[in-house]
Amino acid sequence: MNGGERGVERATRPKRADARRNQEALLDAAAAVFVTSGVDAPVRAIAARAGVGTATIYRHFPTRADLIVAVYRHQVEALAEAGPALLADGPSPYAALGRWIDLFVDFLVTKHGLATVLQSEDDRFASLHSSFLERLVPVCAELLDAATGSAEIRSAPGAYELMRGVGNLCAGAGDDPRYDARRLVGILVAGLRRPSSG
Amino acid sequence: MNGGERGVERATRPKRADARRNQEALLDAAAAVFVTSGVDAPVRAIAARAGVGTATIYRHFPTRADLIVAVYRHQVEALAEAGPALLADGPSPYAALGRWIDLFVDFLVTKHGLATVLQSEDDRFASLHSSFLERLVPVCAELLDAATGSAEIRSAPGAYELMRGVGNLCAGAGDDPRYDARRLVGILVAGLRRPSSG
Amino acid sequence: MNGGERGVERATRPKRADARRNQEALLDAAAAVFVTSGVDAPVRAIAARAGVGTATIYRHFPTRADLIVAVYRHQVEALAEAGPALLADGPSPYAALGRWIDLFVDFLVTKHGLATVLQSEDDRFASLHSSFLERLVPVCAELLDAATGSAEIRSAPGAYELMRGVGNLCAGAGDDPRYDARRLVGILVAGLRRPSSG
Amino acid sequence: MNGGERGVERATRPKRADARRNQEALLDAAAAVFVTSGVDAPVRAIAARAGVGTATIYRHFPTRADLIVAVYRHQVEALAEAGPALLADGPSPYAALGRWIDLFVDFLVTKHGLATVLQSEDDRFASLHSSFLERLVPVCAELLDAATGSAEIRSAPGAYELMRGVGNLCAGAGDDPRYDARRLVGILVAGLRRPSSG
DNA sequence: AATGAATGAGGGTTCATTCAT
DNA sequence: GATGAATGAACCCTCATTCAT
Repeated sequence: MNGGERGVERATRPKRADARRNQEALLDAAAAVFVTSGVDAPVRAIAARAGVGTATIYRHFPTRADLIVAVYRHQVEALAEAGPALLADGPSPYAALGRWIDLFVDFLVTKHGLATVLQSEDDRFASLHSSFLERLVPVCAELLDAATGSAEIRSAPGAYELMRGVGNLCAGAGDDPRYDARRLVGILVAGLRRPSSG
Repeated sequence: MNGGERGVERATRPKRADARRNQEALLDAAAAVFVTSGVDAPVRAIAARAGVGTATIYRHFPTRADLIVAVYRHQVEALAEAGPALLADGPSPYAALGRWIDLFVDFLVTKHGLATVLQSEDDRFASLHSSFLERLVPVCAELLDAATGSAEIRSAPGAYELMRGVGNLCAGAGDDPRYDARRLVGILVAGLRRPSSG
Repeated sequence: MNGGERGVERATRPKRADARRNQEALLDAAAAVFVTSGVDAPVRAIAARAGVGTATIYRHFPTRADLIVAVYRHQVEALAEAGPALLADGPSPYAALGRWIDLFVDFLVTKHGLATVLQSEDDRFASLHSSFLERLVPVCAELLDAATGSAEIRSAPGAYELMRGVGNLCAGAGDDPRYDARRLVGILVAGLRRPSSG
Repeated sequence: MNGGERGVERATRPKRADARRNQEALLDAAAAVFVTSGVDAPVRAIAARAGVGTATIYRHFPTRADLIVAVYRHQVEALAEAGPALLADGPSPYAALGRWIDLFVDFLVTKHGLATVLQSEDDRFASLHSSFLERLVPVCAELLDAATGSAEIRSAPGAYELMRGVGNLCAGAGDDPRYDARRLVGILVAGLRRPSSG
């Protein structure tokens, strides 16, 4: 009565359809709550929004980082894939870098609190760093290398450092009208440029 | 109510010496705890470190912001006074700005978590913004204006924005060897520069 | 989200039996503690008595007033229903009023501190007034009206005032042998009577 | 140098003028605070109002009850003395009792929270009962006895009980427009009356 | 597999009371 | 004799996490 062949390998999916639906509801809810209350929102709030019990979240995502990773996986992947594409299409490596950083900023500023947690030293977020930064840092590094190779930029920071810097500039931006994260990032990117290029 | 003739002007502090000593112990303890646990450290931890009861902290510093302000007051003041001095002494306004930003970074990176709380939107820290930013933003603005006047920099961010940006770059720096806040700030400041000046 | 077909109508309580038992333990514990320590007893004391954690109380009864209301709900309801019954059965409206007031006194004197909190102006008990007084005042008013109609009583206080008065006479009665709340209430009710009736 | 003859009995008053002034300021302050915040007001509030340190209150009035007693001593005394006077002047013992109760009510309703603390079982207020009730109960008893003797009232409560009852009716009256303590006390006193007196 | 009730540690805050000056 | 700083127990409440159903 519990799926046909549970004898052989019960790893198959007798009711995975149900579980998957639940998981997606969870991701949607988490995404929504993250926007309004940040990625530190109480577990209860997310569970309530998804219409599930709190323990269900723990089953699917043992740690908060797991949840955050899952919520933003698609967007991180898209970002990672955009790097080579920009490099191939763009007028110059430096321009491609600039465009890519812009996309990164777009990602960060629309995720309330994500930038903050990305820079956290908290051990619980170790997997976040693994999933996000380890995926994106090489992409950024490739862009930086290309721009260095074309002599457009001078002594550059490491890709990790640059990304954390951009992340920090976007962190806690809130909606303070006196603070425009994009403008500062623009200045930072401008600061990479070889000064004599004018 | 304090004895008849308060002629010698010591009428107000018969025992304040004791209290003041205690207050200083409190400031030392808070400073120490802030370094290790950040400015959000539990009140109890600070009290324990200072060897006093928790209520003693509340007596001296009704709100957490009051305590933070007191802990860093001297350094903020020194920073504020350094601005005009650098402008007067330095080779150029832009150089003075760069130097002053360096001092600001020195201040931030040695205070664990201060940069983070400085950018907090939390209402409880309103007085922090008042005390710190309102004191420093005009100083920074003066430096920016001077650099603009000497045509050394191009379209600049507002002083508030620049300081928040620098603050963010320093926030959560931890001791990650892959992240050097000073270098990024240097790049940011470089990005202010008029590109053709090469 | 709770299984596919909720046809059998048991979909909402798979485990509520356990929770309900706990809730009742809580009500019993609260009632017991209220008797000994008054309705202002520390939450911890009630939790300890019930053998549960403090947060469990907050789950079931978000505010203290909610708990008090729950503890006494049954008795209040019985009291409310007794009014019309007494009026229908009794020899006269005034006699019914007297009997009903006796029941009210019975209720109050066995609940240590309840009378006190019922008269509290504290905003946190607003819902108490709603639940208790708003339920009972109309019943009392009906009895008063009937007695007025039968010319047994002279200028009467409002039902609210009378009930508060009775409540006050019962408040803080403790077990002082020199103070008999019932006797005083009897005198108060006698004072309502038309004097010429002798 | 410290008063003349401190050898013999040092109980004399070298600076009693100062102390007395202080004590009176304390009483005034306490009276004022009692009106606004009730007799449970924080010690600090009273000290602040009087412009003295908290410990000064403890010196003069070791317990809160001592302070309350002192604050209202004059009025209690006047009340006590009014009893025989009314009995001598009034048209009848029952009328005198009614008048005296009115005075008692006047006293209670103008002292925020006093009635409440008067009925408290709290051991800390034992001396309050001693000072106030032991002084007034005999006076009330005399009035009750006289009225009993003149056959104006029927089976009466004890003087203590009657006073506590009146006190309770006045307790927590607040400024609720739906509750008039005086009216209820009037009804209570009416209830004492011999019913056949028409 | 999902639920959501229970947990209990932990934080902020207040206030009566004591004690060194 | 007066001061007011220090104390620390006590309270309320929140939230991540576990566990019985």
